[in-house]
Amino acid sequence: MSGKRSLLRSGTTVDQMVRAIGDRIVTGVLRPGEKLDEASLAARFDVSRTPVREALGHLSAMGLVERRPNRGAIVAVVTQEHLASMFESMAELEGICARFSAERMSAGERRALEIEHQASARLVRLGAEEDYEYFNTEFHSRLYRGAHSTHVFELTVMTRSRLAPFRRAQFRLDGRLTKSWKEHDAIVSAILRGDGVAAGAAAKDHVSIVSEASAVFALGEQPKGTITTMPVIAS
Amino acid sequence: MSGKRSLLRSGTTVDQMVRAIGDRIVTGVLRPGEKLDEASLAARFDVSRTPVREALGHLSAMGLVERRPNRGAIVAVVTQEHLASMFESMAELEGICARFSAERMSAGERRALEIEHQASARLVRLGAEEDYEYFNTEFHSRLYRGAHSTHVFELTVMTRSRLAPFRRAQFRLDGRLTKSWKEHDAIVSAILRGDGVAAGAAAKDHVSIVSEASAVFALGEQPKGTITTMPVIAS
DNA sequence: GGCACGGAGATTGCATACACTTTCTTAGCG
DNA sequence: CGCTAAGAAAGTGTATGCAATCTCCGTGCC
Repeated sequence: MSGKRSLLRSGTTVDQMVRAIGDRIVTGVLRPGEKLDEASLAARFDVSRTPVREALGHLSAMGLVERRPNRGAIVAVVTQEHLASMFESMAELEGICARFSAERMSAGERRALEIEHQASARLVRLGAEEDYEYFNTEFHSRLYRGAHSTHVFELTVMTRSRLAPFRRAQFRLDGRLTKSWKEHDAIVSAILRGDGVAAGAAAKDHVSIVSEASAVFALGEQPKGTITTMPVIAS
Repeated sequence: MSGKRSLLRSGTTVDQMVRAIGDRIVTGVLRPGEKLDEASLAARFDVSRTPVREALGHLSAMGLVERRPNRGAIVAVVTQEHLASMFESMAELEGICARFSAERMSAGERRALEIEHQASARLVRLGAEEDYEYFNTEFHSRLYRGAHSTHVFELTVMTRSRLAPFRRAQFRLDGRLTKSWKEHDAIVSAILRGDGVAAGAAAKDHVSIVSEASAVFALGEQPKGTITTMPVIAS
């Protein structure tokens, strides 16, 4: 289909493959349990099997695909237990980030956080889910960076990306947007007054709430059933 | 040198490479910043470049090596900040594991933890560092498993393995063995009485103490200087 | 009728070959 | 004498080919 490369962003071929395949998994085009045949993928993207293999290795390390020796790769199948433990971890990690942020953010970082957060209030009033989602992602990223701990940052980002496939829907529900903003507000004010414990607790609760909503929805079971593509969650 | 394969444990060739190269990094044979030339490694282990490349990919994902596009791979250079953040993360993660363990361990797990912990007291009296180290590792692993959270388990094990190269020395110092056991004791008793918060705090402190001792030692700087091979820490 | 065995097809794993990028060297110029 | 630039050498990135393994289906035996 897509003839040449360079439809995708630049970078080495394997990076493009990682993004391409990863996106398809995250967006649900490739569904859990689906077989990932090297030759087919190579043909599909018009490259040889070598970069495909390497990309599958990366994706396997990211936890998006599962590799059985001599038996090929499949899109990672996530059990309900594992999913729950990932959300749980996410809550803990966000709690840590918020706590550290409260203790360590520079004056500039605090100001930026506050300003952006207040600006997003307008989006809530307008009910602009898409735009709010963008701010939401940025908001959480600020917390991760604000923790000033590279390894915590890595763990958190990694976990978030592994959860991405399941952070859909549950959005556009009742007043989720407003609730989300209020929860953010509690985190922000705790950070601004330097109360690490309160910030951590608020962030943990915030994620936990999202988790429950998502988890209930995400998979009644592990059906071949369609996971329809829906907008990403407003955590 | 080593003629055929199968000098190492079985598994695919790339797994052997991952173990072989990883061990050399962890044990300090390959030092931080050292160039990892694919051709040389391939010749050294008598395989082609393909599995070497894949192994380097895995090691890169594990954080043991660093890969620059078109510029080869080097043994990961860890800055003092990054090292500190890893120890910090480790403390948080162990705290989480201990807290969860206190809340979730089965009766059998609690019993086993208690028994093994008491048994290790004998090793402390004898001053058997090597044997105590084994029990110590097992003790911590019990905490990780006892959390009953696969993802927390993964994050913790991953972080521990990345810290492995730096968890040497600081051992055989004064009464570290005794102190370690007492700290373990605080964790165990908190878990046994189901006090998650206390268990978490105790575990966090325990790791933090180790961290400080190790960090001070680990690298005065990032010198080409020898990181002599020494026994692993008694965390 | 069910189960074990065996062979063909398909697919992964590894090796080799080629192309492109980087880097070191060296020659030319200011 | 120093600096720039061109070219060669080294090394990574990708493609292709071959060997080994697994899957699957059909046949024979119990």
